[in-house]
Amino acid sequence: MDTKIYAAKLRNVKLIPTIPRMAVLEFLEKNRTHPTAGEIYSAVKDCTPSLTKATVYNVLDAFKKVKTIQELTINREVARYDCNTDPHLHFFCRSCGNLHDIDLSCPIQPGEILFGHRVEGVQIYLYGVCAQCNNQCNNK
Amino acid sequence: MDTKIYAAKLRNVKLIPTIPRMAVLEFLEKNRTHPTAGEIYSAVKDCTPSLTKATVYNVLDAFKKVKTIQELTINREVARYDCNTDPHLHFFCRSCGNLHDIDLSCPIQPGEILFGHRVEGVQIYLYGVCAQCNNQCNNK
DNA sequence: GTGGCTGCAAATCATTTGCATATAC
DNA sequence: GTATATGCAAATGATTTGCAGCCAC
Repeated sequence: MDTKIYAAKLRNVKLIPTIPRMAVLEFLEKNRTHPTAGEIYSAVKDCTPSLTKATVYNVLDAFKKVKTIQELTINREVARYDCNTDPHLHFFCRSCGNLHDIDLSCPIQPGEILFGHRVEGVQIYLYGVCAQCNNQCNNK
Repeated sequence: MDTKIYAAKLRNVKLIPTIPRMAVLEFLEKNRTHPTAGEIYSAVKDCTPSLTKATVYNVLDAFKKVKTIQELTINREVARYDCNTDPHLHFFCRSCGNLHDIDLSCPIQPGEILFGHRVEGVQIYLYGVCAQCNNQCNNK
């Protein structure tokens, strides 16, 4: 783990660099698959055996607050985390279960006023069968 | 409760009309506030004392399958239910906690193919402070 | 009559909480 | 040295499950 880089990134957002924070940040930056808290925990625990899930949730909460990550609640079973905080769309494939990025910006942006409502955040979730699964078989 | 109307609506979607199904459907059609399963349970239990939450979930699952309702997972704590299944936007106010309809149709529609992905459903969630709360005080 | 639905109690599981210990500054 | 973060165990709470009895057809 390149401690210096991640320590500096954390200091930039006014977070004290700790081992769990650096490890989770590194994992998220290198794994753009929108992992769940459980997946993050399992992966990071290998290099940080004392890690607990509660700490993973603490770290993710801290990252959310400083907008280093965004939380995706595309299905209600489990939250997923994305270190790309530019507004973009997400596609959930019901066949393979993967969550894909869609490189379209959101037609509504934070800061807009819509019917008097002040928009601070936008999530656009698409559901269906992804390109790969469409090709592999004719999933209905 | 106008049993005949709701029984007919349920038969139209090939569901056996039962007391809990008719009661939940009536409640959802008359309360367009996107209630949670718990809110539906509390309200409907008054007229149907033997009702349980498990039955509410069963009924909601049946309605989802025949697309009589849509499930909204705008925050991960609890699902909300909407008997308006036309694609439209939802705005969650962090000040009052209400979930408002936004009368804009979705820019992406079910049936479209987007980067090869076959879109079957779309949810657009907006977060912020709603018009009412903006007026009442300068919530930051 | 029979299959599907309801009602009950217990289980599940992601997430949260309280608190003692450890760590960053 | 002090404030903050971690680690542990237990709690929370929405949702699910298994199953016996009931109802719609």
